Amino acid sequence: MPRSGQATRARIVAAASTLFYRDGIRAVSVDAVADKAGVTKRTLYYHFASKDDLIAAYLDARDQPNLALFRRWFEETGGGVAAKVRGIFRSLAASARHPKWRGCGFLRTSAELANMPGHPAIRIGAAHKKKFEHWMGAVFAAEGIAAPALLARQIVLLLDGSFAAVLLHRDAAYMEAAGDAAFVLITSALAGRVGQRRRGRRLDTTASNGVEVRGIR
Amino acid sequence: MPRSGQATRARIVAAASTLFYRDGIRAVSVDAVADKAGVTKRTLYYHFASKDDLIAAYLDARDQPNLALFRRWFEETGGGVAAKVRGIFRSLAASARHPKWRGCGFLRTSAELANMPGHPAIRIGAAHKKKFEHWMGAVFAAEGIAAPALLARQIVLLLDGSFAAVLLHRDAAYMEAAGDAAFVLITSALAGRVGQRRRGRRLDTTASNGVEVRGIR
DNA sequence: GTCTATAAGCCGATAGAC
DNA sequence: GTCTATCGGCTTATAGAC
Repeated sequence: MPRSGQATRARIVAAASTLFYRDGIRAVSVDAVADKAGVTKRTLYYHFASKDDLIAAYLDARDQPNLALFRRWFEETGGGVAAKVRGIFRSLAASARHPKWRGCGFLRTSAELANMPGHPAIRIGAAHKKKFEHWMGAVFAAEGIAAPALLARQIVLLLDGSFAAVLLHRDAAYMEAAGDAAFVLITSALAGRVGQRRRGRRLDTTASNGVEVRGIR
Repeated sequence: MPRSGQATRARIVAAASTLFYRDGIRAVSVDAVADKAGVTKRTLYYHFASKDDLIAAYLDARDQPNLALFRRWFEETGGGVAAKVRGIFRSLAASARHPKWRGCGFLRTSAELANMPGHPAIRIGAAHKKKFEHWMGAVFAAEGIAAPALLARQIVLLLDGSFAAVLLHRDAAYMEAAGDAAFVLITSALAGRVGQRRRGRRLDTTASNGVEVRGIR
């Protein structure tokens, strides 16, 4: 008796996520994903037009959970905005020390598919990082920082740099250093604010979508 | 009549470098490298024990030229050390706007081989980045900065972050933003120096190994 | 040191039954 | 919607001649 089509599709995406993240896109065959999901390849190709389509679905499923976790880490950290952003990096460092951690799935995919610039998965990854950047920018704007977008971009650069460096060196201390740099940059920008602190509308940064998150990839 | 073994080997590495950098490690077959080098696969396997061996040789060949180019960009930029480091990022941004630019070969390889942590190519990449980090640290130490190693690491994080972000978004403006962040961090560290400026032994940072460089990968 | 030829198996994707 | 079976091509690596 056939199961629900949506449930089968979800199992395939979950299997793909595990394998693609663990071993890399091109190192994982469609056969391996189908085996892991407990379906035949024919069924997989019923739900996905191609392997590229499956890759895109893998990253799309990580978008919201990752963003929710970043927001949670920010909220859970005490202190001012500089300390809260540093808290993101410290939480990330803790998750990067897990043996199954393999860097950022979005960045690794864009590195692996660098010869396919318009690939759907790369667009999804770019959009994901932009969402983080815009969220940071809104946070800084609410603090009255003069150039919030530039500062947000620099935080993203430190974040992506720490993903890359920790993956290369397998040393989560790079993330702590990135958090310290973020703290300095934000503090420096706050010191340069003009006039009184603006009390713009507060962003709702609480993460409560019920997704079970195991760590940023 | 057989050519010099060394020259053949060099042609194979050059072909591998072009293809691995352009398309990615796992997307390029040994056949394709042999074809591009104008040798048979059997000859390639005479010079290299395996594809993994060839991957390592590809990155090893990029180590010194890349470092030399970083040093040249630093030297060629006027102003203080903060401006000179920012000059590296600006030069990098210019090279990243070239249509054939595909990010950093070291970082892309470590992303692609994330499931093989002890791979020789990853060790070579890690050593390469460490050399850059140590060079930066020595530069900052000579300037009398209090925590030169931490600052050097933060510059590396911005550098690697800009490689990753520009590859993902195909927007070299991220490198300019990274250079601005580096400028702020270095200036901030210089302002915190204690006492008089140390006049340590000068580093010879001139690049003159005669390697023809076309840009950082 | 370089060649031709081939092993032995995996790749993404599909045909057609039910 | 899921299955069995398979296509044609590509994969890393090797055997043996010269």
